[in-house]
Amino acid sequence: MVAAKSPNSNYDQKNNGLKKGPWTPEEDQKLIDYIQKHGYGKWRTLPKNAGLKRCGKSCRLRWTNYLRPDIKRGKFSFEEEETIIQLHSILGNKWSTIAASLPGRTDNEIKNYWNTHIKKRLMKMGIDPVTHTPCLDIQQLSSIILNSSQLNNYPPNSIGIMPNTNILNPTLLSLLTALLSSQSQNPDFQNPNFHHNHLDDSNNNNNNNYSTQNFQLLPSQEVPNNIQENQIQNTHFSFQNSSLPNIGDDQCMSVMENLGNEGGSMPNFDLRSLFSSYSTTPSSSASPSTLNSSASSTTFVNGTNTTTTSTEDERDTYCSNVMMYNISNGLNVINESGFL
DNA sequence: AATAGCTACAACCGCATGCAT
DNA sequence: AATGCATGCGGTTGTAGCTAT
Repeated sequence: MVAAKSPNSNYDQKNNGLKKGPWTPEEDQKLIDYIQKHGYGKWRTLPKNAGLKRCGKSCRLRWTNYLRPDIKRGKFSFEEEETIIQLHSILGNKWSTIAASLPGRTDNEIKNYWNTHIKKRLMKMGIDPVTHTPCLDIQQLSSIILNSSQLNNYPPNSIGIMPNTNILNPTLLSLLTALLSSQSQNPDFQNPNFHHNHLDDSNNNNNNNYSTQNFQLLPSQEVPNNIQENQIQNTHFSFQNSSLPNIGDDQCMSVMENLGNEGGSMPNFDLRSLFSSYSTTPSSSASPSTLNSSASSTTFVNGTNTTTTSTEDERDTYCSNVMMYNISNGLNVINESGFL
């Protein structure tokens, strides 16, 4: 609560000496007493009748946002926060509409909580709070790929197939770039239930069957060895999602130039490193810190859900869910021999 | 201990909307 | 249809309290 200033300060001289600024306990009590006796409404005449030197607007705001008896105080629960995030992804800054789904919470309170907590958390996790999609830019993508290349000691300018290794397919590069540019265009992403749906799907997955399932980015600790052995080395990537836009050569070139490859030659690339770089690389490394919140680790696993242990962890699964969606819907990983 | 910087949130402001006249 | 008033809404600001140095 904001402490009141001295009683006689902060009067609005151009508005009949009406007071502005923080409310005193005495003013609060006058307003409460009046409304308990006469009800609220007719805000213009209310302050005069209640003996308050305030404008009606100020009285209404004080009542609806603070003094109303049904106001719910205290920290937002995880469920409330998730509701806010989901509704915001559909409604945008329609705070009053969002507030209608959260009994006891005011639009002002939700708006403040969004701006001071949720928005910052999403940004920290690399999620655009406006579009609710990951906001990797081309430089960050380049950093991931370069980091992967360095981790595997690949020659930075090498091109083509590296036998018995996991090599960046130009299609993959295109796909990753296309993913970034298509995130805001996918209508499914706007579905308020999709996060839960995907969690449910994950729970139903058979973890041992890598052949047909989509791969997902989930919070985890390690990359299972069997993924390396069974899946990644003999993996064919293809566009399975027709909603992905085609991207031009200049965009691929842009990525490769960021890798320091003059003329855009393709570096060798380990897919497993790409994903594990999200999870295991310290924030001081070349991997994008924007995706690595301190409480969230994300790695390349197949179809497993995650168990969270703390509130922060629980909240960070939102980011994970976003990544899960984009990867699983954009990358359809099919077990085939012959990658390139 | 002092203080600069940061965070959280109550309150304000201007505009939009709905309704009565 | 035009006007004015009451109320609602969303963006922004001001400031108390907290934290780091």
